[in-house]
Amino acid sequence: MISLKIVTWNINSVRLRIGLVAKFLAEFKPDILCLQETKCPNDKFPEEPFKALGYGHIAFFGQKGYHGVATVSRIPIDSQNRRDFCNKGDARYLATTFSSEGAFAPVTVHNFYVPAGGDVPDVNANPKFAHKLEFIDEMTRCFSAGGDLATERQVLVGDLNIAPHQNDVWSHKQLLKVVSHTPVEVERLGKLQAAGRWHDVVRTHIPTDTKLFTWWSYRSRDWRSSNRGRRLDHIWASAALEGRSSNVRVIDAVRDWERPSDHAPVLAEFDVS
DNA sequence: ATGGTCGGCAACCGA
Repeated sequence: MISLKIVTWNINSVRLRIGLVAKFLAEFKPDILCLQETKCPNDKFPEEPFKALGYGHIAFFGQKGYHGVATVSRIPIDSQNRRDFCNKGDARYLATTFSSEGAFAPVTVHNFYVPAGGDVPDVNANPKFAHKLEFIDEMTRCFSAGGDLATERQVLVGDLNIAPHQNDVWSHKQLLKVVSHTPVEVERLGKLQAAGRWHDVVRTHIPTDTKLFTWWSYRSRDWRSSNRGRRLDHIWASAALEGRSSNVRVIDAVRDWERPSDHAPVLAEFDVS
């Protein structure tokens, strides 16, 4: 069996938290780490610390100040693909393909940072919310039958900034009008999932009757006791890989490390042999 | 009902 351990983590500045990332890699040893919100221009990406830890294969798509995604790996990156969704000049999507030099059939990992969407869930009053929905719709077109990103063995990870199920938020009722859990967003995400025939690998292993969060706001004194979280970070897989997934978990202990990101890493393992 | 905290980068924007 050849196993691929994949982690997605919104790091909220890769340069500020490079020490946390190093600690995480040493402890959990994923094969592939997908980061979002790197907030790091390409010419300033901290490649050396990753290389020193054995993660010598690095792809990044960043910009100054905001957004940015990166995928770092212990195994070679066969190819990579950046794309400017919604043509706004935002660095929010990076795909990488792996085969370990032919040891297994190619697997493509799509790493997304979907726009948060601002505060008001109204496309007319709030251009950021309109942008978020347009971004999801463009994803849907790309992964539909005949779409240019559809392949057979693929994983989609990232901060999708939507918590679809009732138990993906601390209070379904209180968050129905809060951006990230509104019915219009949940419906759009469902369309993307259906069009791309994606399987929510995390909910395959941790059923929807269980509360599960990956993000807790900085604006609370004690995030764990108040536990007002949301599941914004996701790992999806195509049918070919969903049945080969295991070891799925949210590593929430990391949210308690010193100067943490407000997001916790999400981990899944796939038998790719 | 409201405000609460971060990071980047140099006044606020985005989350």
